[in-house]
Amino acid sequence: MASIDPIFISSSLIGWYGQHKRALPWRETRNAYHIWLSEIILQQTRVAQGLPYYLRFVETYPTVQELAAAPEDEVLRLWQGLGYYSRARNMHHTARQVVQEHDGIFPENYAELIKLRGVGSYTAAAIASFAYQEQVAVLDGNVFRVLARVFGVTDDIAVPASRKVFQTIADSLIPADAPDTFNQAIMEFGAIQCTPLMPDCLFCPLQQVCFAFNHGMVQELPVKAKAKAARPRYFHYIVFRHQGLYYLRKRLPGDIWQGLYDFFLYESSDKNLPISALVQELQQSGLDVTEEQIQLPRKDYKHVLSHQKILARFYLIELNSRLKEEVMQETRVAAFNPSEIEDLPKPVLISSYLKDAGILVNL
DNA sequence: AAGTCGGGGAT
DNA sequence: ATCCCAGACTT
Repeated sequence: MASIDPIFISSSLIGWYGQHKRALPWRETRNAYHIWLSEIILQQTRVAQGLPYYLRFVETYPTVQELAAAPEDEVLRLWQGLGYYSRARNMHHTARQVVQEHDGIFPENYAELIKLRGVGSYTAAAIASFAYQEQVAVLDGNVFRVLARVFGVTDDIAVPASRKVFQTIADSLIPADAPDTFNQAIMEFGAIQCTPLMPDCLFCPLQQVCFAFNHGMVQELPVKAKAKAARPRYFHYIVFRHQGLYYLRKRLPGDIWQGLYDFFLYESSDKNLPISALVQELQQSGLDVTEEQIQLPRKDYKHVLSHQKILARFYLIELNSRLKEEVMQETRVAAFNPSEIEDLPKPVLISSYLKDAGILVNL
């Protein structure tokens, strides 16, 4: 398996990279803060999706001190739409830690970088190699795929134990004189040439040595266990409105969208919930609501996440008076005008509703 | 080792 | 529909 000359592989990838690499802003800097920012943003995120966020974050927070000084809601708002919001919270935490405990200087090697919250093995290797030219091989989805195909590795890449097989190969390939370029090259190669579907084997510089190509196994590699089906959830959002104010609440730990804002929520185990049953549930929550007050939803919203598919309905309730303080405490909602709502970090589902309902003009 | 955490783009 | 993306963290 490891009978292929590692120099041929690495030099081929680096040569290919010189010809095909995209011009990306985080490749033009050795600023560890900017490189760290880009790597957090790009976790499980395509370059095309992450790029505008990177530009926004660098512009809004040019230094780690400015990110550290920002309120969490503001950071989450800037992150809105990128998903996996723990990345933003961890990033914010790490910015504050770097400022307070490291005098604003990022750690300069893999062993120290990986101690930072939100920085795992991939990100530590990426920063260490890109910012400091440390010889540590990155392992991401692209690298798994390239190595599985070229070396014919059949271990399931979804299983954590398979990692060491790939790490051993990657470590054998990364050259001491260009660890950063090699890491960039193999990831870019996976993203552009050795793609999941329809890789461009015809013009591949590794065609002659590629196990998958020579054994007709390009479609079979890498091996990856299928994800289990997403579980359905049924959300019934109650949108209380009174004199142009809307009642929203910040989501708590233990579920999706922690730290983001949505409305009072009743979740049912069944897809369909009669309006009478919904009213009963609301009354049990201490909300003095009648069926007549409720404006029925105009449409259903389907919102698909990796492990959940959410069916959401939004019921607007025009209140005759403000929600009582006691009820607000109990339901943890607070009143906001549209301008304030615009500035709150919200799940895409909520933003979609706010736009459809004409509550927010912007997205 | 398995489960959880988003959203979007390509096919 | 299905796959997967410059993964990390918790249980």
